[in-house]
Amino acid sequence: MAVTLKDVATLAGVSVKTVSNVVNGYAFVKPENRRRVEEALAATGYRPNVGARNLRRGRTGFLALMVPELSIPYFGEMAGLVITAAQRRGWSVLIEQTQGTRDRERATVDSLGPHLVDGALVHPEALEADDFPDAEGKIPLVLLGEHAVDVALDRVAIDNVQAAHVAVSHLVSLGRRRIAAIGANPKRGTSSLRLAGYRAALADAGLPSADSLVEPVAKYHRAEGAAAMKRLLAKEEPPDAVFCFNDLLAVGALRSVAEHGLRVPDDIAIVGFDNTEESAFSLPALTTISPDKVAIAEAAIDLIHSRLAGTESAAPRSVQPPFSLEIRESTVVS
Amino acid sequence: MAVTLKDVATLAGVSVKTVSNVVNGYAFVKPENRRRVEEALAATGYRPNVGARNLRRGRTGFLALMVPELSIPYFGEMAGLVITAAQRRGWSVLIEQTQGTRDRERATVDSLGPHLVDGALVHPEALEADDFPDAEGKIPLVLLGEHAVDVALDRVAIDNVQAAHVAVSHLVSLGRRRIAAIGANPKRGTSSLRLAGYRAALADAGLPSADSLVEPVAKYHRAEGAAAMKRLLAKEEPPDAVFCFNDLLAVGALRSVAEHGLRVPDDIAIVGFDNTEESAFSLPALTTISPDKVAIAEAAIDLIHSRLAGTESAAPRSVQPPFSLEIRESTVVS
DNA sequence: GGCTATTTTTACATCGTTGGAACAACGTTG
DNA sequence: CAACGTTGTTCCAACGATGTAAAAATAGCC
Repeated sequence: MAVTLKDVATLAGVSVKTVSNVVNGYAFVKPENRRRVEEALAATGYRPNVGARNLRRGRTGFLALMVPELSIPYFGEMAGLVITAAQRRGWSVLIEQTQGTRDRERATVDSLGPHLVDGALVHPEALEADDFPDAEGKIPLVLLGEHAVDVALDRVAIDNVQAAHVAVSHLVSLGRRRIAAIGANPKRGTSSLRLAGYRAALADAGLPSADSLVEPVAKYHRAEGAAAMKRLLAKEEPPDAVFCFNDLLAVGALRSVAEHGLRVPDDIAIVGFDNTEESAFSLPALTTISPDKVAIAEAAIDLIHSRLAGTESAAPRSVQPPFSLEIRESTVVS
Repeated sequence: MAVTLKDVATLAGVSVKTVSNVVNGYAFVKPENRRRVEEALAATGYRPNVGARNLRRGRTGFLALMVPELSIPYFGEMAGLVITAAQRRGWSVLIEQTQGTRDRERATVDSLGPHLVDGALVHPEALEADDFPDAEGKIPLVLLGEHAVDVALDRVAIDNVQAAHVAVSHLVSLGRRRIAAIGANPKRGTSSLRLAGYRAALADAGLPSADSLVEPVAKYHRAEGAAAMKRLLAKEEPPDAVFCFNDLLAVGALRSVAEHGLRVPDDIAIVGFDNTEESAFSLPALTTISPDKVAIAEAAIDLIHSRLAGTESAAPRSVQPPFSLEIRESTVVS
């Protein structure tokens, strides 16, 4: 059986509360007793029962992170950074996967009671505003990622419109004129910001906004990117550049271009989004939007932290970490 | 404040225990009362306090998964599958990252008390046998992945020696004669099984086992694979094939071969290991060993489950899920 | 109706911990 | 030396749930 405070107390010959006081660093404990307790602690290898402690304190020591799929590199990388950032604040992270379906996202957000976790970072894909439970008696939530959900919650995301604008403007500056987009998802709000940035950049460059060059996808997976690229290449006037809404789509696109016998960037330039590690090693390496992922993870954890520490109802805050354009071989010949 | 059993009981006009009985599906509850309780449950939106329940039951409802880094695709994919498998048994998964350092691995394994989690799946990289705490009073541990650690614990891993043998034999069957290996790590036991399989396959083919073609790496990252490949290409007699101990190394190797102006598979054939999603989309797509990841995840969860259900000390079991060789463009021209 | 047998409900203790109040020991002070 | 403020310790209740056992309600039978 596990060692409890009581066992330690018996061994040290003091009360349970005194041991508790030592464990929790309470100042007024006689040195003699402190020493005895510490010896007993060491001898027994005592470890606090987190559940019981939190039952008493009303905290759980856990945070939840909700993502569509961990197997998507961006989420794997983000999860890793979130875990690291949370650890510094003493939190362990619990990961929930939703596959990006609205039902499972709703079920997850719903189930996040204050008993289970102290707070949650949610990366919704299909969630609508009224899927969120009333803030009443709920734990702090932080929204991550691109989303146009109109709900009063803290959020952390780079400026997706601006980032997409930068990406597309880069293609424009290289002289590309028929610039396609892969990743729009008209049914969901998810990709609307990147799409808006894409359109704005075309408009700013005086290029026609050709909806025939906007390819929707069901999921942000490599295979979807490849399929979308195939459709673009089959058109009468194929594009001379493609802005993909994430790196996976771009990797898929690269493959379709190669299979079609064309060259990147000579025939078609490609820009991705996320700067996943993979994108630096693809052949050719991807030019991509690089969000400051460390900053995102830390900002999210900080928001939860201050929400728990601070007053009940401060206004929702929105943090926009920086991003940059990582220029690589898929747009510029090295 | 959160709703407790007491609140529900008051509303339904019965005792706390009766509500508990309804919640837990106890048979002998008068239909009338059951109905009233269920209405009260619905009306209040009651959710059990997991911490309190587990305090009483002596279970936590959590499993830990220890991996080096989530940003490594193999671990991201595995973590996703483990979470899914655990969910079916009612467990939430807590992820700990160690960066593959022995200190952090030891600290993590050490901290996994029975209060925090019911069991743990650990994927060690540098851990030695005596780093494991005595089984005494400990939670069930399951070892995952390649490891030669000699400790009496349940484990789940494909037959790494055999898998490596299959990979290398495939290269032999294509007529390759100077077959290199990237990923050996002499300091750690981690890669010794794959190395053994590689050597055995060479021996079986009657090829000399050339240690000069065995390239060690510090981490299983793309950049390390690229660097190792560069070293191989700089040799007087470069290899005509390379067996990489994971897909990331292989992806890195692909890049170095390309930068060196050689072609895959014409000049150099490459085989990876893990069949990460990325490997199907690299250019060229990687031939790779494909472990049955779903089977690994489920076997691991099942082991924990039966260990908790069963008698205290059954002999450690070892499960070897199947694997296959996925043949793609990096070894065979399509 | 009275008695037993069965079903249903309740009160109580308990899991391991911590907050708060009560209490004991202590050196100071008037 | 009695009263006092400090300091250190203990006792008790509580967090929310469930197991146990006893109490209550109901049914069945002579």
